[in-house]
Amino acid sequence: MTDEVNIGVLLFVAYRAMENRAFAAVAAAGYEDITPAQGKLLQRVDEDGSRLSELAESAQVTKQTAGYLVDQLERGGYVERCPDPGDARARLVRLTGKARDLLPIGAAAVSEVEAEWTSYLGKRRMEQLRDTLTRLREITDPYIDR
Amino acid sequence: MTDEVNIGVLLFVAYRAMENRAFAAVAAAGYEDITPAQGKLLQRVDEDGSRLSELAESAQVTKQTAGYLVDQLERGGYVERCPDPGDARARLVRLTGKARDLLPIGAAAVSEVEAEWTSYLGKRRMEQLRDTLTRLREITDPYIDR
DNA sequence: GAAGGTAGTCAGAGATACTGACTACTTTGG
DNA sequence: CCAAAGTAGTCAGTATCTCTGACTACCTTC
Repeated sequence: MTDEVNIGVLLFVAYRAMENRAFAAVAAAGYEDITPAQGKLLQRVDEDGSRLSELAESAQVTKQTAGYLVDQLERGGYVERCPDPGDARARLVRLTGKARDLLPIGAAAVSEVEAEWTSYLGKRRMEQLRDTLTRLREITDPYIDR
Repeated sequence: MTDEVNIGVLLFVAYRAMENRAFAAVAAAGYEDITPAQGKLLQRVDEDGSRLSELAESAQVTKQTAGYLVDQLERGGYVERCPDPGDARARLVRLTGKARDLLPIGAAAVSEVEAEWTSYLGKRRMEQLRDTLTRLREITDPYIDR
């Protein structure tokens, strides 16, 4: 675990910086009741609605955890649960207008941070970084989908 | 927050893969009572002992949280608290023999994962990755120290 | 239409992290 | 030398996130 500068730590530091900026931007825009875990789930809700199990698998949490987070998002008015017309066991989690206002704010913050990184590293290095991480994902991500 | 393949997500996926492997190795070696948060703190304990406040700052948690985690590590026999000879307000958190056995196991797992990544990406790309992340750290890490 | 699988919830628990208030000790400035 | 201010750490209380296990309701298949 210790290794002069463990590459895991380096990955984490950059990741955390990105996440902090995105959440700060969302909070600054007045959406202060969104927590990181809720945000992660919210990003994964499909345009046409998602099932709880899909969200759970995609976010790599249990159905119970996903249900808990969706409860909170529902209370905050970011999603609603509708019956799934095709399967009476399931319910579809759908984005509300409030969520559709919020998501671009986070996305803009991410783009801003990426632009800063590109400016610091240079365009070529930034592209290499993205490319390398994308390749790495092939052997590190059990859920290549989104 | 959404951006085809957000670089934050890519960073996180690789980081999580590394962390999971390290903790799996530690647990497989029989240290099953160590949690990720405890592990993060444990890695930061200095050879000569660390103060709680130092650990808290380094791990970016409050003193209270650090104290709680050190309590658990102490109960598990991984660290001990001794009086600080230089300052009677403080106490030094020191690694025990058990922790000194454990830490190399985690480090070995990290090295193994790095070797796999190098083999998959090629030596040149792996070095570029480390180098780029190290540069990035200069603008993303408020605590460049360890 | 019975058997087994899938979607989701309920109940209970533990880990992680926070804020605020406090004690004990050290350092500093008059 | 001592009062004021600062630092180290703890205690109490709370919120968040996540889990396991057990359950109901519904669907699919033979």
